Amino acid sequence: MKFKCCENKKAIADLSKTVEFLKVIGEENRLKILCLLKKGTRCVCEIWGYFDMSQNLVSHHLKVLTDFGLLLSEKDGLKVFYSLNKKNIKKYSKLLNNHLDLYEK
Amino acid sequence: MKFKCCENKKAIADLSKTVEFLKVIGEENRLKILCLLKKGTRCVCEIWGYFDMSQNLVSHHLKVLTDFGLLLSEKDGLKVFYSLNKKNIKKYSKLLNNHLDLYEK
DNA sequence: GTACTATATCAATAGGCATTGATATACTTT
DNA sequence: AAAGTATATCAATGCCTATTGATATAGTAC
Repeated sequence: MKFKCCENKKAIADLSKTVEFLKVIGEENRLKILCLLKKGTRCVCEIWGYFDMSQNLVSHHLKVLTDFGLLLSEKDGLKVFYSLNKKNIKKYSKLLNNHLDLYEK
Repeated sequence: MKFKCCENKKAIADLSKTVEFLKVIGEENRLKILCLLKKGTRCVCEIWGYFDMSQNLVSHHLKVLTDFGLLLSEKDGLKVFYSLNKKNIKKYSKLLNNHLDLYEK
C-alpha cells in the first residue's frame, strides 16, 4: 500500500484544499445554510428568517460559502437568491472522501 | 423531499456532532496525521519525525484526535502507539456524508 | 425625488485555538 | 539511584474568525 497523502505536490495541494473545504463547512451556521439550500434556492431573507440569525451575519456566511465556490447567487430585483453549486460540492466531497476512505487500496 | 437538517432534536444533534468532527479533522496537521496512520500504527516519535513538527505539537494534536475518538493509543514501554479508530471514523464519515450527499431521496 | 426594502460592507470586539518554550511524568538502562 | 529517552502537560502568545452594530449600496414603490 502506497502512502499518498503528503508525498508529492499534488497530494499536498489536495490536502490543503481539503482542509480549506473542511474549515468552510465546519461552521455550524454555514452547515445549516447548506442543509437548507438542499431544499432548493432561497433568498437571503428566507435564510435569515429560517435560522433566526442576524441579516449581516447571514450575508457574511453566504459570502464565505460563495467565495469558496459552494454556492451560486443570482440577483432578481432587490433580492439575491442563493443555491448550491452542486458540481463543486461534489468535487470537494470526493476529495474529502479520498482522505476518509480507510479501505481503499 | 423532506428537509431533515434542523427540524428535530436528532437532526440538530447530528449537525452539531458533524461540525465538531469537521473542526477536528479540518486542521492541516491533524489531517496529515490521519493520513499517515492509514498506513498503520505509529508511535509519537515516528509521526513527529515524519512531519517535522515539534514533539509537543504532535502530542497536542494526537490528544485532540484521541479525545474525539478518532484514534486509539496503546502504551508499550516508553513508547505510545497510535492507530486509527476505524469504527468511529466510519461513523462520523457517514454522518458527514448524510449532509454532503445532495442526491439522496 | 423621497421613502422603503433587501442585501452587503465596514470597523470593532471577543473568543477560540494552534503554536512555542519550558517543564513534568514515566519508563528504561546502566 | 542516576542518567537518558519518549511522551504529556502547562503557561503564554498571537492569529484567525465569528459576531455585532452601524452604515452603505442598490433596487422598488409612491
